[in-house]
Amino acid sequence: MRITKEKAAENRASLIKAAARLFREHGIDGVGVADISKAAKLTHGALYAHFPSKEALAAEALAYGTKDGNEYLKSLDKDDDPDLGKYLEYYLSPRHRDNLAVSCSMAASASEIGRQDEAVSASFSEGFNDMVELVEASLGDSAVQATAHERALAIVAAMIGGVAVARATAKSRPKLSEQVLRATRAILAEIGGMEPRTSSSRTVRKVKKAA
Amino acid sequence: MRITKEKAAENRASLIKAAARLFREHGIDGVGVADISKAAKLTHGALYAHFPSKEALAAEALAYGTKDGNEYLKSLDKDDDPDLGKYLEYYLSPRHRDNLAVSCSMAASASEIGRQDEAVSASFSEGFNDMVELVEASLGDSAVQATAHERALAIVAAMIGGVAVARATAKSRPKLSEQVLRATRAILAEIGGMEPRTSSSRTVRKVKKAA
DNA sequence: TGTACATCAGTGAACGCGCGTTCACTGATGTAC
DNA sequence: TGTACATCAGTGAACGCGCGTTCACTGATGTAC
Repeated sequence: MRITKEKAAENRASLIKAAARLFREHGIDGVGVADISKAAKLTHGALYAHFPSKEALAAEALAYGTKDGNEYLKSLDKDDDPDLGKYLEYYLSPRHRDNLAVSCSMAASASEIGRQDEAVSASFSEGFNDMVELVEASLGDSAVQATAHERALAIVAAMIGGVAVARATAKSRPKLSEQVLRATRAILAEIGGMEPRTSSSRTVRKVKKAA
Repeated sequence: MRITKEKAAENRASLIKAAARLFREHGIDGVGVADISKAAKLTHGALYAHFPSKEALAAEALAYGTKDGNEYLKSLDKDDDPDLGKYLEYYLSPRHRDNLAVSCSMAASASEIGRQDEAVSASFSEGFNDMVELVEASLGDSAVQATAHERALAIVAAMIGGVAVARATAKSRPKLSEQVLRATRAILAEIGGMEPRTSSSRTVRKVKKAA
């Protein structure tokens, strides 16, 4: 039952999309090839026609999950000015913490990546670099003595850590979880050179474009 | 073949210790009860005499891994003055990144905890709180406008994120991995109110005890 | 445009294997007398 | 102190199940003539 090239490409994309969502929700080890194939409305045999192994699919799913599959990046297309305040507000929000299915793949799987093969690590690194560039382009002046690139690296790692910790504490200590999000948001905004914002004030000073 | 109470308690401790090490190295989903029992020189049946389930053992192993099983905390006993600089230097070092077996359980499993049950989350929260207290007690003055507790929360989450990201990038981009460690170390030291340090200068100004 | 056939995406049964958990049993320990 | 026996930590076979991967097969697509 051969199908058209277009349909085959669609199926391949479906597998990646389903894998990205399921890996974010249940971890890479927590999802089987049967689950992924089923979610993509295919059989596991079809999965192996497109990818040599589950780990190869994981590498592609992670790449997708940090680019096209990134909810925030998608909403950004029309926005011309990178805005760290907006990004932090989204990324370190209870909404982003709780919506694993469409959240940042890096935060969802951070501690698992190091145990996968190099291709998975490479996808993470690429996604991480993209995110650092996005942050670096939106940095303002800061009292912190460090180059924009150094600050951007630390900010992104701290964002990922903040969400990972907020998720880890959510079940047993929901208030602690929100304190972590709030504190991380506030301090990263300061490092980034944003003006400190109160929780009631929703407007953020636009920072000058660095690029 | 009943054994003494003392030996039984030892065996229980062995199971927790073995579980803590193996979970750190391979993730909670990446280790089976057979592996843990074998490492503790017991059979899996004995494991179930001590713990109702693998997840219950995971909760205890995580609690152990953030307290008695924490390499840094152990070396601290004699030290009277909490020193954030020393802590950051250890925690955000390539050595700590690479030695999973004896590293911080929170950084090793951060993104997996949210998928386990509440008992595991509770162990994480407790370990996290302990670490926040340790950091808070060693905070100096800072240009960053936030309370000591807020700064401590953000610093600890960023430490965990820094190590998780450094591990995730290590296989594909070792230089990036070290940059992440260095940048996170430098910026957290500044937030903590330490004097900025060059990489060649190994001595750190002792900060005043907050407690 | 029509025919013949090679291609290959997708199917589904089967592979060996390890998973978490249960349970009947063992036998030295710990206790009651 | 000596005897009788209940306790229970630990053993190891067995449970059903899902895992990642392989492979013979199908049949419409895509291509060569």
